[in-house]
Amino acid sequence: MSTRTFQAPRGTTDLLPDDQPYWRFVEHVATRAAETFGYDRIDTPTFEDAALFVRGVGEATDIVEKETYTFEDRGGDLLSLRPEGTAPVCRAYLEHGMHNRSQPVRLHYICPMYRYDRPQAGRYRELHQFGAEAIGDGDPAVDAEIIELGWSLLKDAGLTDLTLLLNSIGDSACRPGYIDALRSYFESQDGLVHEDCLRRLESNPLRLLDCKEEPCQPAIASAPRSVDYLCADCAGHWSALLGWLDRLGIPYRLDSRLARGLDYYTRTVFEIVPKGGGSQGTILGGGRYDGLIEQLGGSPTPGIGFAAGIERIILNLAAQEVPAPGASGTKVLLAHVGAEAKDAAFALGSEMRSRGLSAVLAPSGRSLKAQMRYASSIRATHAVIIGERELQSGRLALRDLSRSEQRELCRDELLQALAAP
RNA sequence: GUGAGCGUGGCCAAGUUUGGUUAAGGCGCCAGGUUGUGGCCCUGGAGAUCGAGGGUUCGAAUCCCUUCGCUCACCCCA
Repeated sequence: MSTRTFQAPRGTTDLLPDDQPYWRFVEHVATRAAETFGYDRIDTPTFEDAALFVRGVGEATDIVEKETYTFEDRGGDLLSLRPEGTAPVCRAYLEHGMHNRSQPVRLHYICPMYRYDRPQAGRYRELHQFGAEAIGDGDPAVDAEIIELGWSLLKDAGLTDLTLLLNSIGDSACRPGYIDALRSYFESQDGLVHEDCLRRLESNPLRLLDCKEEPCQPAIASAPRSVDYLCADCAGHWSALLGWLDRLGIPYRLDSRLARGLDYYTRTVFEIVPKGGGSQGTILGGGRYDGLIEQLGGSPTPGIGFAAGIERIILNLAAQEVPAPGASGTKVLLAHVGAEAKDAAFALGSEMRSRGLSAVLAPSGRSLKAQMRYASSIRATHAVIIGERELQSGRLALRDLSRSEQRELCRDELLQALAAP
């Protein structure tokens, strides 16, 4: 009789015990950075009304068009597993009347996202993002603040050789003019033969700038730049932002091709990429979304935020050979020889745990040597040895495994010694 | 959605071009290395119907077909 076996669904991954140190570390660093900047934590549901993302992210975006996990529940509601974090946070902002709080409202989250696309290096169907959003303040200093938060959290994580890419794509006042200019420019280019690009020329000229095909490069290189078409308000915002960033000492590279694939972005857009580049290079990306809250039924409210891919941060940490922080703390292995000793060890372990000590009973039926090997393999810091001798004398052997020192203590002394590090 | 590469014990993997006795090796696991003690070292052991199905052949991990899975890249994004 053959039984089928199972494996994790495509694009998902198990985070095994050995993977955990990196994850704990990155989560800790990100959370601490957010708190330092005054961004409170928010958690939103894993799934939302499917229409939220259609309205918020944009119907024609790849994310909504072909990457959401959308399903009908038993009651007939159309739901989507959340593909990104900004729209849900804005929904919560509106739903809970956060516009009545003092503005801006600063929030951060760290949670899984779901996108149905073909997995590859640094790309997953279930991915984890840390995100931060500042809603309710259009001041360019907030743009700088949010960029500083993203920048410093990656620094704190230990990443080096990062590049901040920056651009402004204008707002509803000036972007149409720019797009017209872009379109007529590309229409005048004979060198532009790439098929996808011709199609994008109609649907989304902004993203044409992102094309990597060789034949398109000359035309793209000398294409009109959005920053040259900004209206007065956007231009003022843009130059103020650059001023703040200079003030912060954060280096940036202007990238007139940076467009980003979500429809809600206005004005400031940015990405942080590692030195090596790579195809899945972006480890953090975001921008301003001054129209989004209104799009979701609120009154006009500015906002800005970013999301960082935890998997990509860890991928780069590993690539840069940043060591994962090791676990610390006392961990006691209880070794026992004989049935009576096992009894005592079992009870002692329970007592230790109730006092907050990490205690593990050694596997039964093994030689003391094997039990001590086991202690090493589970990275125990201490071993308590109970055998006939100890049962008779009432004094237990406590071995410090890192120092290879051993002493004999009575039960209370032993508990005391372990409790005080 | 498109293209390429790869699937051998828990993990890494030789062998596949030139089909042929019991399918290397390493890590890990378990057990020993004397009398109750770890991390290193030494020895031994367990563990694989070579992704699955079919075909060719006296004989296939090795050749052919099908299928599933994984990876990488395009695209897009974190």
